[in-house]
Amino acid sequence: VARRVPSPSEGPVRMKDVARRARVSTITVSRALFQPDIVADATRRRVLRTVEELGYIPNLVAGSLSSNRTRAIAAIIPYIGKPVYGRTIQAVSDVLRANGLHLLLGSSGLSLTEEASLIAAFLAHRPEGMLLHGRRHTPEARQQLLRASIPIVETGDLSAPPLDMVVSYSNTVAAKAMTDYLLDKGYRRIAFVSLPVRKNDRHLRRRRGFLTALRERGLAPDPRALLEIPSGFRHGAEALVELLCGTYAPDAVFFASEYLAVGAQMECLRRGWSVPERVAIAGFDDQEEEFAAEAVPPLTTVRIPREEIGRLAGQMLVDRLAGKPVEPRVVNAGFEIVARASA
Amino acid sequence: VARRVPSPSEGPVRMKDVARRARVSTITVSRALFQPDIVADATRRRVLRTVEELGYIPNLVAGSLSSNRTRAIAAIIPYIGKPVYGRTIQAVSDVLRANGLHLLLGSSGLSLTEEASLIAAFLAHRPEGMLLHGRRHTPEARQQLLRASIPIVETGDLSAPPLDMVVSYSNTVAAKAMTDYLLDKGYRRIAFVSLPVRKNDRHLRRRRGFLTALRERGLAPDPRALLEIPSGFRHGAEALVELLCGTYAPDAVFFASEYLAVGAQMECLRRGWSVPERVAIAGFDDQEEEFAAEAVPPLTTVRIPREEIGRLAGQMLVDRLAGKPVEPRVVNAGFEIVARASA
DNA sequence: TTGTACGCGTTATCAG
DNA sequence: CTGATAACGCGTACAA
Repeated sequence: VARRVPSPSEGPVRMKDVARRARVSTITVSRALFQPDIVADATRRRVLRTVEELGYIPNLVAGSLSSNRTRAIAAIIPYIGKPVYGRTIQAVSDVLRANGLHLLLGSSGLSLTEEASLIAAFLAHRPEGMLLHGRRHTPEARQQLLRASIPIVETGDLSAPPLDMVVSYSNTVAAKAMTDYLLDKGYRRIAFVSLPVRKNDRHLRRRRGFLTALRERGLAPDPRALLEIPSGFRHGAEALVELLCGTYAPDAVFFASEYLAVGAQMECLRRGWSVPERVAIAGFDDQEEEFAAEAVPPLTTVRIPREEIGRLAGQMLVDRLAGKPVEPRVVNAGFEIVARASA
Repeated sequence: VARRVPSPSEGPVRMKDVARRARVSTITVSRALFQPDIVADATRRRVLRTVEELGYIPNLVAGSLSSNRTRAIAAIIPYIGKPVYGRTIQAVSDVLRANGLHLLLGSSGLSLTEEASLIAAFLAHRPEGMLLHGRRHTPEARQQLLRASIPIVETGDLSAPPLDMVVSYSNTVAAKAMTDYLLDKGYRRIAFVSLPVRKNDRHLRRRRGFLTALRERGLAPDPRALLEIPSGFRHGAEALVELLCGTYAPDAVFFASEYLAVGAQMECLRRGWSVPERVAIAGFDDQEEEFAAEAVPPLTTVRIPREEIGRLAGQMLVDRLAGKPVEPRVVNAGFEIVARASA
């Protein structure tokens, strides 16, 4: 029983239509498009001309079902609009595109349950690989991911063994390096300002790095030197005032995010506090390429190679899909202490 | 009855496996999952329990082929990592997600041919709707889009009739409004700094708005007052110095992008030039929520409701897919002159 | 070099 | 409320 009454002139063009018009079989059309080498020159030209004439666009849905290859990679990041994640995904997207793969993108808002829900939804599309930000996932999500037996790349931190592959940097090591830098510069009363560490793994690890650096030098961390604040320029500014007007009176403040640091710098400009004389300021991560570099004064910060992380992550997926062995499965993209005028 | 306990080596679970185990047909499994209302309580519970047990994840590729519904929306934006686009796409993503749709995302880098190539590639996935940034597309792309007969939303500018639907703001009107604001404030020697207008339609339209405002007041635009520079804080800073040290000596500078304006402000801080006394500075678009607000001094700028644009665009696609009539097809999301201290 | 037969996993249709 | 059957449009395997 016919489901539809398709008239030849209506609806989307199918491979069958091209085949009929070019007087070949559908498989020849398929080959002319995707394995042109194995089709005779004249045939290929005739088929491709017909494809042009009819404006045929292959149906990847049908092709995927048949070949069991979807050419799709799923990615889930916390926020699409934040440059930290967006820049990484842009690089991933570029690598995938160059390799004929397409990007299915979703955002979790840093919620593990939302991530799990998205993972299930995306797996229904049968992606050939998956990219996740962060190392924490619900048990259900983990199980579904492993069961899918597709290559998976996690990003965000190097601290735990990966589901499959990881490309990232170590928040702890990077924060320790910055603290060492400040200590080497002679600062001794260093405060550390982060987002609430209970809710933010990365900031927790950065704080750990900070504390480790202090301990290694025999410096006891003062509770007054550890602040947890909400996100935003304004809160960075307020935190700085609170610290400088408080009893701890630090000579340097290490902010676990660049936005907070720049907010603090703006406050210094408003109040006429000189940086780094009155207080040195250091940040973490270049959210925008020129953001820290053009601040007044230019901000000393930890640069995380976001684009490089995305490129590596994308390439690892691509290589695995090509059957190449990918070693190591844990890739450290590193970081860089960018010493500028603020500290 | 044979009980099969799935082991990872047995490959993906199919609907058939669930059906066998639950002693129903595949169609009943399908209904239990997607039309639970029309299945008997006991049956539905039994099926869903089996789904859980086997960790079954429906195959949307097969479902799409059969039902001719992919649940996918394709979107192409210039850059994923830039907040202007990222914030819009985040909002789109949220709306789609809430409606069971998935996002296929690509970036064109502002190249029309790359956009056209991506459009063709994405159409192969048979998306149910398409979202494009910008109003210019190659003839081939236009033809393929129209032939696909799917709802299309364009964003970026309101100037031309849309392929299908548009949600945006008017660059010309917004820039004119800001210029009027500056004129009302008493500034008369206003310079306009943009990216190269040949390569950037939006900046071209903003400049038109600027010039229109001047003309309406009988002011003749001075060629020295129109600068075109590359992107980046640094170039905004250099442009400001060039203008103030040149022969035109403006009393106000309107930058066609916020980044340029903030770069100029930073230069003023470095040189000790007071804003707005020495020179007033105005920007265009809040790229980051707090960016302009926390600058020193706070930046007067045009706010474009990026999230709202994304929400509206997503909702228009959703409504059309639901068969609802969407009127009007041209939606003006408007803008807001945010008057702060810099001008 | 090209073609035939079949199956991919699901849903639409219609019968029970 | 449930099921048998036939598509959906293409690629794989094998044949010619």
